[in-house]
Amino acid sequence: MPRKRNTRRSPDMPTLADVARLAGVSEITASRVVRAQGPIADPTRLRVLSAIAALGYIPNRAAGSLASAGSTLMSVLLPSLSNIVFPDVLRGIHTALTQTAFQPVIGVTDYDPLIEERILISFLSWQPAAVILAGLHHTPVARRYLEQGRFRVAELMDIDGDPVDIAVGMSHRQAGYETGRHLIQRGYRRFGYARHNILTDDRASARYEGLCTSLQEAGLSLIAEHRYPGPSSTKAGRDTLEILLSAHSELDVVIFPNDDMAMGGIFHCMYAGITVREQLGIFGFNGLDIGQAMPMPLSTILSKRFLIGKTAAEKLLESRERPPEKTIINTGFDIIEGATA
Amino acid sequence: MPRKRNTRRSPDMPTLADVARLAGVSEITASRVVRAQGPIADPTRLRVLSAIAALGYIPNRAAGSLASAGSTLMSVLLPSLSNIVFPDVLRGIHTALTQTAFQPVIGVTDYDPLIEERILISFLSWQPAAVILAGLHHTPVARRYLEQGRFRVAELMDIDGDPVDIAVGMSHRQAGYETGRHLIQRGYRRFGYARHNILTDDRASARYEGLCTSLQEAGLSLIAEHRYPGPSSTKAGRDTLEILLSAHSELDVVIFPNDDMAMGGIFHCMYAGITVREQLGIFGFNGLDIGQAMPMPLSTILSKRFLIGKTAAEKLLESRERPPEKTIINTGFDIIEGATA
DNA sequence: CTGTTAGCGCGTTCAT
DNA sequence: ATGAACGCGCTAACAG
Repeated sequence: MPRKRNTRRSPDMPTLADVARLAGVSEITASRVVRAQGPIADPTRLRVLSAIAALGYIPNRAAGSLASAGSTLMSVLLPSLSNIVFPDVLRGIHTALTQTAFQPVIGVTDYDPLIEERILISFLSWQPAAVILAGLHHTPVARRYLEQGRFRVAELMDIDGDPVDIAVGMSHRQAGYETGRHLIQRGYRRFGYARHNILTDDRASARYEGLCTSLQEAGLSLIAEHRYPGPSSTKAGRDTLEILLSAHSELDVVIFPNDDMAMGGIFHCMYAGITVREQLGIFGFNGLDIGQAMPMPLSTILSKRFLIGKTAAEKLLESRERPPEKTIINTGFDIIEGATA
Repeated sequence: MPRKRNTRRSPDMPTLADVARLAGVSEITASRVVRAQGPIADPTRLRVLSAIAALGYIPNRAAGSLASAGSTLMSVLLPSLSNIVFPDVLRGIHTALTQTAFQPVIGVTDYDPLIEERILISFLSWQPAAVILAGLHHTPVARRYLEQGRFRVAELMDIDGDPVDIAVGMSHRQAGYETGRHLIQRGYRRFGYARHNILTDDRASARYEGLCTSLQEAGLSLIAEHRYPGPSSTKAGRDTLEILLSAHSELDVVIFPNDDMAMGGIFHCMYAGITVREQLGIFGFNGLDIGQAMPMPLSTILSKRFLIGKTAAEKLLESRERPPEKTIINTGFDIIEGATA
């Protein structure tokens, strides 16, 4: 006895069979029209298209996915959405995916590799066409899934390491190094460093290490650093600078892990009557618009977040199969001289 | 002759049948264990779980979706990711969905109802359990799909209107109105208004109208307004204030559509040597952290973005079926007195 | 250029 | 507490 139609769906949601019937063609022909694939005679296509319009047909992607063992989803795993960096990356991804059939599915890992692993596995159950992650460090389990899967993989932000498939980003180590060189050249000698408590922000750590290296090479070292006991924020930057200066008034420049915190540093200087650049240099990272809109533009490094996201998504779409050799794309960075250091 | 196994999948991606075979149970029993549904004897469950672990089994959600005519996806359609407001909403949604089986799928509409309609239709092909959108204005076609669909719907940010199912947000009209009342009470009389070119930002328009109403009631009106010929940004705010003041130096307060632009206004004042609050009041909207971390905290209205997203997602999960009557949740707003107006 | 056939992997239904 | 059978809606493969 025929089972009754699944009760959970709308009573008369049309299927491809309905479209085919109305258009007087076979299902597969209708399917080909929907997917714009294969050769279809113009009159046939038009009949199918008008049947689709007449019925208000919406394809069922679950069925399509199942039949074709693939989907048009792109899994995107980001550490955070509070840090504007990642929405920027996401915008880039979105821009590349607009006008394609692909859709991003977002997961947020809170900078935790174990959460990343968990979300990755759950995303893989949708048979994504590609996976985008931040950074090159993943759990061994995650790394294994990434390597064995039949999907493209892009690892974003960082390029200092060995990617699974594609890496798009910049060398944060080098950015930190160049920061040090730049500030030394500008005459600064007594360096302070502000940090936050996101210990798994590998990029921030890499920049820190790069900076230390350049200081060492110049016979210098960090005089002081303070790790704010909370996540990055403008207020964190402001409070951290106050603490640093109260113990080390001799500092002539303080480097922040990002522009948000650096802005906080500037606000502290405004509050405390410290002349920025002359009395104290302030240096950030990211090159956010707001920092550049200040009367004294923030001295910082421009990271190309949008470009990273866009490039990665474009690259992933180039070929459905993972090529034999890995790709590393360096989007580079620019030092913004600014007026604060 | 049996067709060969789909060539696109990994050579030996285990299926539920493999798990069942290894555990010595039927597929449906294994399925019940995977979904933690129905009564299963403890020893049976353990055997299945260890088979899952041994094989590294990952469920195929496309198949599950197809069989059950439903998915664990939640479609989220946001106007923008550049405006920090929406990442904040997204964080709220994410927070509510963590520890549930649901996953958000993000689409970005660029404040364009037609793009919203297009993305909505494409999302519906995944049979989402719920759809989240911004605002109450959609195309007639989109509205029809939303009303007829077998999924929950939440419309966020605004509550001035008639929702399809659930609305979570605040009254922007009232926020604009209260802004006017507040500033009048503080003694301001000569009002200027800065705008941006996102004409379909209905919330900004509603605040503008509310403000005008309160001015009218006090026998006042806007002396000047300027629409910046580009999207909202800090620089847009800075440039807009400069233009406003060059033509209307008599203004004693300028209201901005958001904190980003208001910060730009403050930067212009810093640059031009204008004493904020005494010579010119500056008022924003959103209550971003950065504005509150300034030496003179920005006077603004705190919108509760995170709460809106979280509340909406939680509400959507309460029942899979759309209840007979609509729900409107007012998350309210707070006036932050600040030091700039 | 179009059609026939045969599943994709899972969950619902109903039976035991 | 567990299982058998069927089909969800679509597309790959091959034939014509």
